[in-house]
Amino acid sequence: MGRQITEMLKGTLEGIVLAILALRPAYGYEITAGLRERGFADIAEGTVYAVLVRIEQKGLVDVQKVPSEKGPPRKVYSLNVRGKDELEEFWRTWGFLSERLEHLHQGGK
Amino acid sequence: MGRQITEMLKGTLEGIVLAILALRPAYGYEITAGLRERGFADIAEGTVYAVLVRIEQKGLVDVQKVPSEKGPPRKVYSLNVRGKDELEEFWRTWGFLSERLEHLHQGGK
DNA sequence: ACCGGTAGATAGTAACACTGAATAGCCCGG
DNA sequence: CCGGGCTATTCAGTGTTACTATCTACCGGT
Repeated sequence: MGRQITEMLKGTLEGIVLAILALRPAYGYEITAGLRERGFADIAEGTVYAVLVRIEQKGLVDVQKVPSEKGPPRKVYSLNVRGKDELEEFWRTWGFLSERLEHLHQGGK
Repeated sequence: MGRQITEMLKGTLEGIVLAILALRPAYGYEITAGLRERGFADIAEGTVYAVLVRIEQKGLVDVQKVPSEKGPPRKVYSLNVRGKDELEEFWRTWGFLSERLEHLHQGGK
């Protein structure tokens, strides 16, 4: 899309993935598809997997390997308690930033 | 504040500074003060100067050195045409992301 | 002579998303 | 039976960004 959205996604993409996982557990390929459905059309697959590795290492998700009918086994990620806390914190931080930017957009001071 | 807001500011801080400059020309120290007034209490001065160097190199601002009554000379930045275009693009990108996140926050799919 | 407020610059670090490619399993058509 | 296409994951290398910490510089007051 452009370098602006790329930079904006830093700090939000992880939250977006957590929010998707909050709806229901999912595996990487599925999450990528979900992102495309939700308008994030050009987020590379590799990027999503990198996020998943990160949130797993942070202990925000539980992981379960599930055999697939078609293709290699899936790694199904589900949000755990720490992940839910992190997601709440994400929404708070987003709200903070969003509110201040809204002010700036409408007339500044 | 926390690492979350730090990461979210990547990609938005530059836009925020451009938005402040759109209100009226300003110099670094003044911009930092403006950020604090607007709730961005813990953005380091060094960070702001780095942004200013960047937007100057990108050619988004015009710069004028003005002697100060108190202290070393000020570098006054004013948004030029390219800067205004960039700012508009920033608001578009922000709107895009903001809208999608709003959807996710309210019920997801 | 010193300190606090004003004003700007910079080197080094860590986090993050992207690119591009590799690997691997499975199914179907020719 | 074999090669292309879909599913699914992984990884090395790159560039951008904000933060920390520190340094320089000018001025006024004590």
